[in-house]
Amino acid sequence: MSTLEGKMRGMSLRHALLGLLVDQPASGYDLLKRFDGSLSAVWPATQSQVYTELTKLAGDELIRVWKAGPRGRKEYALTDAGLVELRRWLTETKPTRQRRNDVLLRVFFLGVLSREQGIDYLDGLAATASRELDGLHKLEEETDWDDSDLSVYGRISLEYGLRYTAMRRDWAAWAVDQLTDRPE
Amino acid sequence: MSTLEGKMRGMSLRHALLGLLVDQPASGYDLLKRFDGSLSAVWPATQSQVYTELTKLAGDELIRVWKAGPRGRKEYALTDAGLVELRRWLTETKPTRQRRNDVLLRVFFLGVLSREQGIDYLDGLAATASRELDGLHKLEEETDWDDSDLSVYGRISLEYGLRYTAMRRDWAAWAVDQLTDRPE
DNA sequence: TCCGCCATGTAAGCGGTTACATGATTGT
DNA sequence: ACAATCATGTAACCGCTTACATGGCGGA
Repeated sequence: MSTLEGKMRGMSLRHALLGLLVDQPASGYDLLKRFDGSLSAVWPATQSQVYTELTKLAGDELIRVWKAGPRGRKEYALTDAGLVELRRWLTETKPTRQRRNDVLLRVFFLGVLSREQGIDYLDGLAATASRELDGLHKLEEETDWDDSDLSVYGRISLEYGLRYTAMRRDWAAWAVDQLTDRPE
Repeated sequence: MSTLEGKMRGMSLRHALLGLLVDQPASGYDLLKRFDGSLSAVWPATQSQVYTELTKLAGDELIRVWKAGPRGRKEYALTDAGLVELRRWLTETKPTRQRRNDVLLRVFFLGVLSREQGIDYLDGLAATASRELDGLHKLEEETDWDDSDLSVYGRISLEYGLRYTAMRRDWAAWAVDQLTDRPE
């Protein structure tokens, strides 16, 4: 097998996959649906990427083929080494500082446009965030929250989304206000 | 020259460079310092990247060499086409939904660790955000805000940082609270 | 003279996106 | 029979990161 040492900077897709395999074995196809669902808000991944990474993970013996099914289906299960690696990632690697925000980059250069256009842009941001917030509130109501780990930490993640989105809405509205008061 | 049509999905580095060249001509070296400074919080870029992109931008005639200096220094200036492209990006392209948050991805899988370790992680996040917020407040105080575009929109960007960071701090503290109340 | 800064460029590798390609199985 | 879904894999391209490489100029 390959050394497993070496670079390994971000590599969070690996750990997302490992995390999803903790509870039960799953195929690439199964995992993909998880990425299209709840996880897409936090760590999107494409079909191509998932299958490629699963093969690499199996090569590194962090997961292994547990069961084969019809249509070439391969169910992967986490290995002991895989769980160790997941725990290592959670405890020993520090999160990479969140960067690269093209919304804010535009704000930086809004002076190139007219004051009115600048206000339009920020108004649009507020409206988008507002709509997004409605969706999250609906999601919160419609979900049955229990005491399972998934539920507890899922609820905490959702709360982040709620606060983050509300913050963006309020900030954009505040910015519009700042620009409206002031002469061109 | 090249077509300038075709893909062009994100490409925000281009527009960051165009934006920085609006006010005055600058060399790659000058621009790099801007990326290391105020812009690094919003759109980081490396030396390698900046020089490569400047060459491409010149090839597309969105910028042009304005003046040569000692040590092979090349000062670039925005062309009319460059300004048009910047405006187009600001008004006609919609921001890409902000995704991929490895902090939150970890939260998703915190159930793999003990309750205590989970609390430690979230406590760490709160502490980091708190420290970051101090820095931003200091920056706000130390800056002279006037009525220029750069100042107005710079202030709006900073406000985003302040609200975003405070939100993360409060959310993490709230999450710790949620976990502390509840049995393992 | 020599150190530090100014200044630019190239190459390798990686993760992510898009597109292409193929085929088996199930339900109607 | 046929469509929808299940299921996997590969190739090309792009932007970003890291590292390597080179050299001119100014001041102590």
